[in-house]
Amino acid sequence: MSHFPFRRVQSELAEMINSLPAETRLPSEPTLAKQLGVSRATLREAMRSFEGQGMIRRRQGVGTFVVAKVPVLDTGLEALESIETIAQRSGLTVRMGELQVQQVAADEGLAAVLNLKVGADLTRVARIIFTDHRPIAYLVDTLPMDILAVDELQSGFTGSVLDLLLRRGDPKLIQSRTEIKAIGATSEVARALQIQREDVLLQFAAQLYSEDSRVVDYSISYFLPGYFRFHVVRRVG
Amino acid sequence: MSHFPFRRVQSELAEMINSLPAETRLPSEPTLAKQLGVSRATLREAMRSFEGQGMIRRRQGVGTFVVAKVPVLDTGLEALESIETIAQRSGLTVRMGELQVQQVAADEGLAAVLNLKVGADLTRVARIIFTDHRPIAYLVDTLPMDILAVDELQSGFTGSVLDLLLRRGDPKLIQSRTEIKAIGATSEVARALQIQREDVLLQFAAQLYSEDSRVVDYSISYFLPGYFRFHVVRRVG
DNA sequence: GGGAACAGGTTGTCAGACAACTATACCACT
DNA sequence: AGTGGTATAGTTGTCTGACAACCTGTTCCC
Repeated sequence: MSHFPFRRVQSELAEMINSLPAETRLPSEPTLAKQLGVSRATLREAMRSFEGQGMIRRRQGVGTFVVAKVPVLDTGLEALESIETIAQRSGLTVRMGELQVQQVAADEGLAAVLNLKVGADLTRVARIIFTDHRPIAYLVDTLPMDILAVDELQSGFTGSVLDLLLRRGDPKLIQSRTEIKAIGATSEVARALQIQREDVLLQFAAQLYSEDSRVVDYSISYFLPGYFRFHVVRRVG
Repeated sequence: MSHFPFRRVQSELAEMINSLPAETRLPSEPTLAKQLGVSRATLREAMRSFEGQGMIRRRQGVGTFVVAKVPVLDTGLEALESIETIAQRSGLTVRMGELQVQQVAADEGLAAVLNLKVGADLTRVARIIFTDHRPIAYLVDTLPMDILAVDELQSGFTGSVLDLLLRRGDPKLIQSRTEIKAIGATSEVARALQIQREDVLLQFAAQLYSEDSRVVDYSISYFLPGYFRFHVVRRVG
């Protein structure tokens, strides 16, 4: 995470905005900038990004007002980022639930997506993402043991397998191929997300590729509707 | 729409960014600001909003780069193509159901996404896509009347609004921005797709942009699970 | 060949000034 | 007393200029 003042201000300001009721008028820009310890120009850059996300409404001569309170993660899908990173950028406070880490043997399905032999040793990492004590996403990563061993997760692991791999830089990641589905929740997922079986979920199933084209992670993410907005730009041929 | 320089620069810059290949390095901020006729500070505010959307990657001392935002998809989401083409690509023989064409007045929601005044005249085109006598997708396009008039659809229309616009070439289409959701079917959609209310559906809500940055079509597509596979390639920043 | 220093160029931030806009207070008129 | 017009204070929107921090490429020295 960058050390620039902008990043700090962006997240502090997002927290402030999210903590205020709709229609609250924020302090003036010069006042806010002083309070947050940055120049007004840097503050304005942060304001622009929140304005673009629909979190605030700004009126010249009047002031800046908090818009809506629906906490939503809004992101394009083109850049590969962890949900935690996206949440932080959006100023949404999320909390990792307790990790469930297991060693499993690859069945046919997992063997196929990870290009391994049936029976190969895998590390399976599952976790829930909460906001306001409410589970909003359930993430399950399954990786070859040589990429990530079970005991590797005991030392200060922060919860995001993708962030860990990106930070580690070995193997170097290049892209993921993500399949998008709408599903009804299975019992495992329903239990994790505290919803009913067959409730509607958006599911991403992603194969994460390293630079030498190896599949290093098979990640299934389940998202509760209303908390995430994902978009893609599609071009005319 | 505001008359502030920021808004103009934001849209001009977005066009520029969208027209460039991935990894292209943009001109320096001072150069760009001069070219676009604004101060560097205003340019930076626009840059911030694009950075937040994942459209650009900025590196201090290096420059600003276009992020690959064209998802290279197996099933046609990379390129803007009609659902009919995508269905064929997926190996499905599909049939168009009967068109439902109406003239409607823009409510606040439609006025907002189409950048029109509330009450503006719109053409609404709804149709179902069948395979093996089974409805598998329900598509609703809503367009400004001057883009597509109701009586324009009587002469040899094939069923796909997008194909019609592409073939016609006026206005010239450039891209769509598509938001992806999992929803439970509303009664209208459930009726069209012959499923239960609240059954799981994948929904794409797309704003279709012409070359001059006008939203020329708002298209909502509902997909029954199991008949389509949509992929997106997400790249490491 | 490798490392250090330097130059040139870029983004990141700051400070200050002024333009454009809005809300409120005050005054004059009916 | 009520209404309309104007002035003032305060706000966001934009511009300008300067400097910090960072990055890349080149040159020089060991």
